[in-house]
Amino acid sequence: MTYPRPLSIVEASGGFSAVEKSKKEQIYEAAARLFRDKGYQATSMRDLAKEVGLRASSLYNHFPSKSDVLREICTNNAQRFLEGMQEVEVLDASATEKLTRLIRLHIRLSLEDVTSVTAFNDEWRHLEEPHLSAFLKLRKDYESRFQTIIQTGVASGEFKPVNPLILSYTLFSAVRWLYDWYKPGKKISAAELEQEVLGILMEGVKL
Amino acid sequence: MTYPRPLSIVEASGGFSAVEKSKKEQIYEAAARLFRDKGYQATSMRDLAKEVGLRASSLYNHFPSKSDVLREICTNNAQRFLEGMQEVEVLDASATEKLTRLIRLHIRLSLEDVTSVTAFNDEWRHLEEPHLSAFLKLRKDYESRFQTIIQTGVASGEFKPVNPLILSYTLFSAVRWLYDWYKPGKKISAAELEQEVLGILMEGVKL
DNA sequence: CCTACCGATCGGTAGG
DNA sequence: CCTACCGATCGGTAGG
Repeated sequence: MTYPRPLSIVEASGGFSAVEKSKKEQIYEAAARLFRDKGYQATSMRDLAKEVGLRASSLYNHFPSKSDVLREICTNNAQRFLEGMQEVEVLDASATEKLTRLIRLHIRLSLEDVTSVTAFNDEWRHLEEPHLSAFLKLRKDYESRFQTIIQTGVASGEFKPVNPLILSYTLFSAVRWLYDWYKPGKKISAAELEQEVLGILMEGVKL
Repeated sequence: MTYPRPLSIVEASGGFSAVEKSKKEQIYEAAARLFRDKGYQATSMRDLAKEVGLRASSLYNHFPSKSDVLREICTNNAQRFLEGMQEVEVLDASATEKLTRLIRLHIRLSLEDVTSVTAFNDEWRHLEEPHLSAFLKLRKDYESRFQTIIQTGVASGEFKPVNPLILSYTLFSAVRWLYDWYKPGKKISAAELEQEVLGILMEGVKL
């Protein structure tokens, strides 16, 4: 018997209704969870297989290799951020408005898919070449575009004369705790969270 | 022949002048570097041994196990942060002054020992019990004391009515990019960096 | 501090 | 999708 080639998540979910998840999607989600909790290297294909009720060897009908699972997680999330950036860039809006939307984007994407954003953020260094270089290029592109928006705001006098590079990294990091923390007894709503974080970063702490 | 029991870094460096480093210190520093670059799991004892010009088995004359190397890195850094906290707490100063000093502490400790702070921040989850629980207890203690200072500032009207938990995590994270970035062509001085980051967090971005 | 070695586990393949 | 299996590598020990 022959088995079909692995499909991408997008292809695979195309033929199903929203409620049922393909085996490939189940593997993808279990992998994101395990990579977040234990790290990529500490997650074995046997761990992953057990999580979805298969034997390790059967995983290879869905993904060509372990590193390809990671690659798909990283690429998908890079795309999500880049699409959000694109939507913000085309707006006819002030730099303040754009930066606000970008911070909201980071918060929203993080809360929407906590596990996969964490894996994307922390485990990309285990990508193999040439995928590592391709990923870093996407990231660099995103960072540059982010910094351009900051620069515009500084030039127009909307922002303080900050170093765009430092500000961008500070903002990226400032929402990175969300996926470590925002999972169990979340006593606070996404909207409140956005309001708090935006307030801190845009207006500062001091009264 | 017998070999002496492993000494802690503090003991080991006591008998030497400042310039020469004990083998144990060399192993410790190489481990911090490898853990940061490749991660704990991806670093083998053979990698580590090669880095200091030994065979893997010889490492066990200095550390009882691989996980003990990580434990020492994590514990040492937790101590550094807790000592800094202690110094800030005993000050007769405003909450603004204390929070400023804490942010400076994070920046200074990060720049002082970039690799070991990174390993401490990113690899602690690979600690084995009971050391994992002990570490998390230290961290929880630090976080609580940090949040208490914020709460005091909110109560006294120095700070905006922020959620202390959210603010503390935002501040912790906001300086976490330093060790990923601040190593090679650092075109900016530590003092400038402090000024920029403090400005962003205390006064906000908007002019 | 080394050589030699151990059992366990890894990612992945063959073959059906 | 499974069983069976491979070579490589792992953390760690024995013994000197």
